Amino acid sequence: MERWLTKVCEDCVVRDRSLCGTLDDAALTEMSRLGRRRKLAAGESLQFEGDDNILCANVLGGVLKLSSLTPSGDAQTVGLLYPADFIGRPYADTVDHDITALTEAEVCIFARAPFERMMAENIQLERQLLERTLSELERSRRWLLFLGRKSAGARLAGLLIDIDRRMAQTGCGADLGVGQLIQLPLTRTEMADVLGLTIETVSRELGKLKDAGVIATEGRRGLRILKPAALKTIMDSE
Amino acid sequence: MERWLTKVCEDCVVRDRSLCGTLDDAALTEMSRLGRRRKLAAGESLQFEGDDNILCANVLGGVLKLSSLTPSGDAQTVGLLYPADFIGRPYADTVDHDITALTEAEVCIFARAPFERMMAENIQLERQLLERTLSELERSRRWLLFLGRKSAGARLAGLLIDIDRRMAQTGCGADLGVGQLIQLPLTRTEMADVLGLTIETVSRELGKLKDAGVIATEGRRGLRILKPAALKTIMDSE
DNA sequence: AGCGGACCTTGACCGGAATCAAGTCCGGCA
DNA sequence: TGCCGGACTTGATTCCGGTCAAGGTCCGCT
Repeated sequence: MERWLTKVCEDCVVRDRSLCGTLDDAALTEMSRLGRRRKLAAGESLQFEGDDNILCANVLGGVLKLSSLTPSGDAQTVGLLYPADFIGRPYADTVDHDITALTEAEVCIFARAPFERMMAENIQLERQLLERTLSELERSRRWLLFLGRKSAGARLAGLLIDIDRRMAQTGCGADLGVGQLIQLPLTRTEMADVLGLTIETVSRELGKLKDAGVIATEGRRGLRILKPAALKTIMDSE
Repeated sequence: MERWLTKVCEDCVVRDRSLCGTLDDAALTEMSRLGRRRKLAAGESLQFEGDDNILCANVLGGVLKLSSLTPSGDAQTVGLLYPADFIGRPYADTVDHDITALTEAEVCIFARAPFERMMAENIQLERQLLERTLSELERSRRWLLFLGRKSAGARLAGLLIDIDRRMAQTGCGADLGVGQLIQLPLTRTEMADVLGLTIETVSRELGKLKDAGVIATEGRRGLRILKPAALKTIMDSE
């Protein structure tokens, strides 16, 4: 029995890249007893802003978004979550943002209370989460700079570069290398929500990049980055 | 000797609100041995983006900003730091952002290495920092929503409300209550850098708020919020 | 294969904030 | 007290991205 439960973690695809990566065998056995895997269909939400904060999770596969609705109604995506990323905010009473699967996704869910108990007992877990949170804060601040100061074209270039990097890192299907085919995890509308733009502007800017030969598209979600350097230049411009 | 060193923390104005608030006497004595107070003149920088990451600090008094320069040259402020806030990113090699005093300020500096050692030995310190970082991440994401989706007027209203709240909380001179005189810690240019706007737009929007009787100004930095509810409505609009 | 609907692209026009350009006000200092 | 310089305000104009409005394309489903 124990053996089988451990196996749940042992064959975990994000085993060594996730928060759990630093745990020893005993702690991992305990962890696997607490975790429950769950599949999410594209568009399905794991939680909503304002919910009681009862869970934490690791992303096993797929891409999810963190988003808020403004009082006036339209959406802003404030973060994207890839495999091995951590979901949740320990110690808080309520949930800050909606979490929604952009693609088909799988997560490993922990109830918050026992997860917090695990953190108290396994100091390296808390340490890992601190490092991750600090680096997530940095990512978020870098994105602030984009939304505050950059043109539509530069923002889009930044997003494409970020997606390319994350997809390659997390083995979401993309290989490294120029001109490789990537499957975008977002629709145009979802990109617009990340970038603080409208769908029409996203479409037009994608068109410009295509015309310039910087990227090529294949169907609605297929993308090839043909001139990474040019894309980077555009990202840094304005 | 020990006695005097302890006193440094004992009479600390942010003693119970800062990261150090949870430390017991022994740990606090150790902490006070590591910490060095430093005054900063308005405009003076504590560190620059790209520097070797050698320090952490607590803000004792004044207001500081966290900012980056875009490759194309103009500034974006990605965070404001008030008394009791923590400065720095443990475990990182390089500094992510410039840190500059907006007003005359005082900080309590720790060398990063011994600070990290303190965290390893005092688990509640790490726990505190984790909670603070999680809530800072949330603040940053909320701000993303503003920069992505809100009009100039709504952004400015949001900033004024935020400043009002923080100044009251941290006892930077402001009292609670409608119509109280607040000294703005930022110039128009600095506000523009926070809001992702130009100085002219900030000035015009301030003018509109004044004309509407929502706020009153007194000299360049004096501000009274006359209609907090109206200001909140403007913040939530658009 | 053909249909239907959601998703995406493209075009015309509009509006809010940026830019460019004078002034004006405050605050320090002689 | 008067002058100087930087910070701020105000006005005219421009332009990027939003809005409104048609189409077009992909893709799943029968």
